[in-house]
Amino acid sequence: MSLTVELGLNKPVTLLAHEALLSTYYTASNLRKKVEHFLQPFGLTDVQFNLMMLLKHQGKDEGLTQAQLSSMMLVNRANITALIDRMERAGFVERTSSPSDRRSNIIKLTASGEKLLEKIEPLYAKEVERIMAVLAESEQRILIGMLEKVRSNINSDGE
Amino acid sequence: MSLTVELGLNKPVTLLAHEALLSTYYTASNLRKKVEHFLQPFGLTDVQFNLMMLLKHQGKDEGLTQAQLSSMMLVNRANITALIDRMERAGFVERTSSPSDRRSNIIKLTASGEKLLEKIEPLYAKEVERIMAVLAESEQRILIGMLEKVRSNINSDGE
DNA sequence: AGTTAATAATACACATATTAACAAAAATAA
DNA sequence: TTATTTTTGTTAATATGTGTATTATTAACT
Repeated sequence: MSLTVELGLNKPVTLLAHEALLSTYYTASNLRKKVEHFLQPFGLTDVQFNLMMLLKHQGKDEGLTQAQLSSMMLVNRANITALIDRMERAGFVERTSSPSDRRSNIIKLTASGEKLLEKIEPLYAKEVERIMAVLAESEQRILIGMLEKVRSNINSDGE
Repeated sequence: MSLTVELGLNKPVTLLAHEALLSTYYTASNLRKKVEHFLQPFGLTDVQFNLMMLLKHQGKDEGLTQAQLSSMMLVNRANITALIDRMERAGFVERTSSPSDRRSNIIKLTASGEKLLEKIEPLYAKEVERIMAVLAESEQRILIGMLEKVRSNINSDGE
């Protein structure tokens, strides 16, 4: 179903490039809502789940600093503070001061956070694979490549 | 540049479908930030600009109700209230009661909002075309089609 | 007609995003 | 070493997103 129909527009989007941009926006938005809905029964938001995945797969046993998390999630450092606050309160992660750099906090999954993640991850993977299965693997690679090209061009000059 | 490098990950994303999902997320996020940056000098956020575009191209002279705007922007109706509040305060749009349905508000661009939009639109179109020009028109159509397939599959059963 | 359903906007509580300003600590330069 | 700059995390102000509850109005059903 076209964007025009999905959004109930009276007239189609005229500029092709703009339609491509809006398609990316709305697809990301739909994906996010679907993931939110999937995670709701577990008491997690998609941002929190994403952060926990990073801690597990990118942080290993050493954990990650808030600055590292900020970079990996493409959000401002200021955001991470309140996010970790909430997740610490919920018992999913813990803050420790870094011994090597007294400015930094080391964030790690708690045992309970790790356990929860282990329960969710296979279900999440299955759901993501189901959604993306409308595209063949070769198509998924093409999609990834095209989006990569778009990102590379965003800050190439216009800045 | 791959997602792994862009985000500073220690290990690549293993699941192809997940990489496709994350690519969509991060591309949308980058696009949004770029658009925000472009609109900043004009005192508009991307959401506000999007809403004004809808009023101009979809609303014609009759305007649009908040419910229509909500549907076209894929956001909750609750959101539109505060958004219109801010935009009304800034003088970009105006609220009128609908004569045919006393529950509804009709939202229209003000003269000054229309004037501002006319100044921004051609510059915006140029910028969007520049960004998307890394992809040939045929590729943009393929991208749009693939994203459409993904969206169509999001709520096909899993719900 | 009168009860019930659905719809439109709003208000509230909350999660997440931005920028800007700040303090503390570390890295770099002179 | 001392001075400057950069980095890290926090806070505050603001914009945007969610879901839920409430009120007003309209539509639908019996």
